[in-house]
Amino acid sequence: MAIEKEITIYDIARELNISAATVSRGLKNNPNINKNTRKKIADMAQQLGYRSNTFASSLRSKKTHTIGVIVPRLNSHFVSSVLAGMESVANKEGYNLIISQSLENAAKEVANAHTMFNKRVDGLLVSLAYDSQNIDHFQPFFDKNIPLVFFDRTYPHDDSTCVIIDNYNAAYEITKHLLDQGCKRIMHLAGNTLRNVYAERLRGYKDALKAYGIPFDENYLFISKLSEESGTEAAAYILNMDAHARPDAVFSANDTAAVHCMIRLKASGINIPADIAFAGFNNDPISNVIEPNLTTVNYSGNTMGETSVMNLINQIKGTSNSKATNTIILRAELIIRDSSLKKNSP
Amino acid sequence: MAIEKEITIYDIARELNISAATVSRGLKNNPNINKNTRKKIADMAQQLGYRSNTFASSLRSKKTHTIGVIVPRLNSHFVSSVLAGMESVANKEGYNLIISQSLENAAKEVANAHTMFNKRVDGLLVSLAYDSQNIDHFQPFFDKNIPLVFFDRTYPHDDSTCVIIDNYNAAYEITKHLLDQGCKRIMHLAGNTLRNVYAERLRGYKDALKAYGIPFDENYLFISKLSEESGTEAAAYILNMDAHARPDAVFSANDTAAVHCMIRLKASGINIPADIAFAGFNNDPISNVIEPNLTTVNYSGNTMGETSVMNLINQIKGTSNSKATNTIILRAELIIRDSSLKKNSP
DNA sequence: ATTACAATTGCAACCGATTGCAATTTTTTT
DNA sequence: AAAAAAATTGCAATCGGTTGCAATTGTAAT
Repeated sequence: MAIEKEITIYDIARELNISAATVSRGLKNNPNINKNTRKKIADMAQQLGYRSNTFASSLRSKKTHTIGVIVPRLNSHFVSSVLAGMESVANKEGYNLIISQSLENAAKEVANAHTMFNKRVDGLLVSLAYDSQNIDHFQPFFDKNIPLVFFDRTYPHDDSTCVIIDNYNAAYEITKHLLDQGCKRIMHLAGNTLRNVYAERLRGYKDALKAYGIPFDENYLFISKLSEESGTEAAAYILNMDAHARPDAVFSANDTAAVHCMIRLKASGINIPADIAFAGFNNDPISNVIEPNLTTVNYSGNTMGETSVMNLINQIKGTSNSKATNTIILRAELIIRDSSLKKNSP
Repeated sequence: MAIEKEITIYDIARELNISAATVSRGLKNNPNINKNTRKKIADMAQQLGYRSNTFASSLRSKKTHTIGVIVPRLNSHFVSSVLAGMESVANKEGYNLIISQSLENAAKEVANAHTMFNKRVDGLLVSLAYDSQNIDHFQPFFDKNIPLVFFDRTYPHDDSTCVIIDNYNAAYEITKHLLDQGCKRIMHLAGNTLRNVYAERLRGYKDALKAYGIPFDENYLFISKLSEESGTEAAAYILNMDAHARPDAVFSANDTAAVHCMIRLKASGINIPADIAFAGFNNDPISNVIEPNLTTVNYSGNTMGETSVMNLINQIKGTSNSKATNTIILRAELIIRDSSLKKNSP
């Protein structure tokens, strides 16, 4: 196995009897360089098997062509769709993704932010951890004018764009749907209201109740981490209530908690949707497996990933700046399935 | 917002009245440098807020501290667990991950391999696409002695380590379990046998049948992509068979196909497990949601990710080489749930 | 006190691409 | 044909660490 030397712009320059500067410019299609020369350079590069050395380039140009991504957890269906969308766009635009997870832990998120800063990413994409109280750890990015885009779990900030769905409206609609099914005692499984997504969903829920003249009742609010266990606990909480006080519907801020709450309730003989109707959020694969299938809100992680990274890259390139687009709201749709259809149920 | 200049080793050197070379060595704890000097350098670096410039370093040392990962798809529960495991170890060891997906498409995998090569990753972690016929596209890595570790969907190759589970044995055991339940006509939903995981699972299935004196029957083999749709199609195939010829058990090479096959069959009035017992593979979250809960094989994506990346990093550092450890087999366990328990079912 | 040897530190040449500015060539204008 | 303007191309410094080898300093042996 021959260890061949790496080809550099100097090799191309020598071969063509021109200067390395011209080759450098030619390779990036600088219009100052004659078209013919550019063609010759490209051909020779191809022929010699040249590959650009990113490090030399980054060293001089101070651009890393690397984007950092901090997500709460990698192993969720939604997050992996987002990443898939990001990856495809970033790749097409010539950027790398460095992905790290906060594991829903504020301290780890701080550490990740530091790491990203030290890796000198050109921009950062962030979805906040469950319990992050503030975004001070991103201050170095703001100070250095490194663009930062929040997606899904965002934080209001003047210097950065947020890519979200209209959580308020989606929650309002889904609650309204339950109300339209005749439900009067709708319970809400909420997440930490520090996070916009959960705060907004809660607000939409409350406002829908209000619109139907139903007072908000603390007893019908169950705040948790929305994990599988939380779902099971919520079920226990419900089963523990006086039978006549039990909710006749549950709107969960995610599908995981909804599904595991359903499983536990079903095991105790509760009929869904006849006794308790259910609605979730996210359209996870499990929502299509649970019986009855779960009514939920669908929104495309893929699109969110693509949009976020495209916006970030535009900011990096200076094509657009965040002052112009402060918030991007993506489409979300209500998917009605059997778990909430009281009227058709036996 | 002050735009401060980046601190370099030259700044540290000037401040301490020593040479940049000493600072460079001191920062990486080179034993040639006096302990006191090292301490002084470290303190000053800390004080000035120095952060090392990876590009200058990579340019000179020709090490990128970057590891490429090519996976079939990001949005699968198993894959995201693997990535989570890889990320935590890589991060701890000071390596970056560049992640890309082949989308189960051989051509895209080739493109990804090229990209990774051009990014000059120090090492590569690969799980093959559904239809990759060969691994010629990784030849440049072998030629340049860039370590390559295959995980899960592997390909036998002298120069690279494989991290897998004992698919043969797991399939053998799960088939045996079905046979022990009294099943005689066990159908197997298989994947592309180009992929070791599916070939091995098929082999385990066949051998278990043989051990019980049951001849292998082509009609009970359904090869597909193991997607949701494949599962539904498999169900249609089964429903289309003469009632008495229908399988009395199905062993699917993944949970997705198993679950969606079950859903379709249940909708047609088939009783599971009484009429047809089911077993899957992977222990996906859906396996715990489907009713009856799905018997399956559990193995830790996290561990597989951690193991793969650790092995790769050792190779990069030269601590170990692949000739020494050619294959690492991780533990897998049979999880028996109601979907396969004929004897206890009504 | 001298010499031998080890422990530290510094010199200076890289690594490969980028870029401001000057120099050269080509094209246009007069 | 000469001058002016525009289009190309090259020079050379620069980005910030890394590293072989030489130089210096410190320590131990004679």
